[in-house]
Amino acid sequence: MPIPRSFYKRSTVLVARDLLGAVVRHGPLAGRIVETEAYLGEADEAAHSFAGLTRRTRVIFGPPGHAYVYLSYGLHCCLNFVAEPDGRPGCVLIRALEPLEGLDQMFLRRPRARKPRDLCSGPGKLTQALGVTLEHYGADLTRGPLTVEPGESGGFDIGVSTRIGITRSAELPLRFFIRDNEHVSRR
DNA sequence: CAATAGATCATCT
DNA sequence: GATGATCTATTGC
Repeated sequence: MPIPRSFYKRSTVLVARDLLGAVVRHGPLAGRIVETEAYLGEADEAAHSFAGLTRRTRVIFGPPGHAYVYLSYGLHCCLNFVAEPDGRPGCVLIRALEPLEGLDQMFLRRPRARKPRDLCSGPGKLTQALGVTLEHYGADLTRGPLTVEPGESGGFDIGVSTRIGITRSAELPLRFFIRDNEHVSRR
């Protein structure tokens, strides 16, 4: 059973932290979330939604529990989950997964990968490994084909740091990751 | 191992 | 016409 929409209808920071350990599934492909970043609606200049409501950011202002996918640097898709109640902006960037199921197919999608660690240890890598594209923009995470399932909660320490790869609002501690997990990006 | 350059395009001004 | 919430190969130590 996918995680219910009520899970996402909370503050973006809580959703980002609590997503650690949950499982992202796309058909036979699945991975455990080990690293996330929160992008807030207000007072966060790094968030795409900071620019206001546009065609690209419209889903971020919509109901929670949907996918926000965007193209990064013209090459990579990045996967986010929309949080906060309907009408309020906020989303969580999925930065890294621990591959669980369908490793064979992931290796086929990522020919350069040598080890399992190379498959999903970055926001652009995991979308390529899972086959997530711009077509998943707005997809309902409670229904599929892209879903999020509860994982084994607890049993790990949560680390907090500043976010990676941004210039504005760079000092905010909005990156969450599972401590000592080797699939976290930029180890 | 660290630093750097190049690829490449949807979106917004 | 400018701008990236990135990845990879390559260079140089």
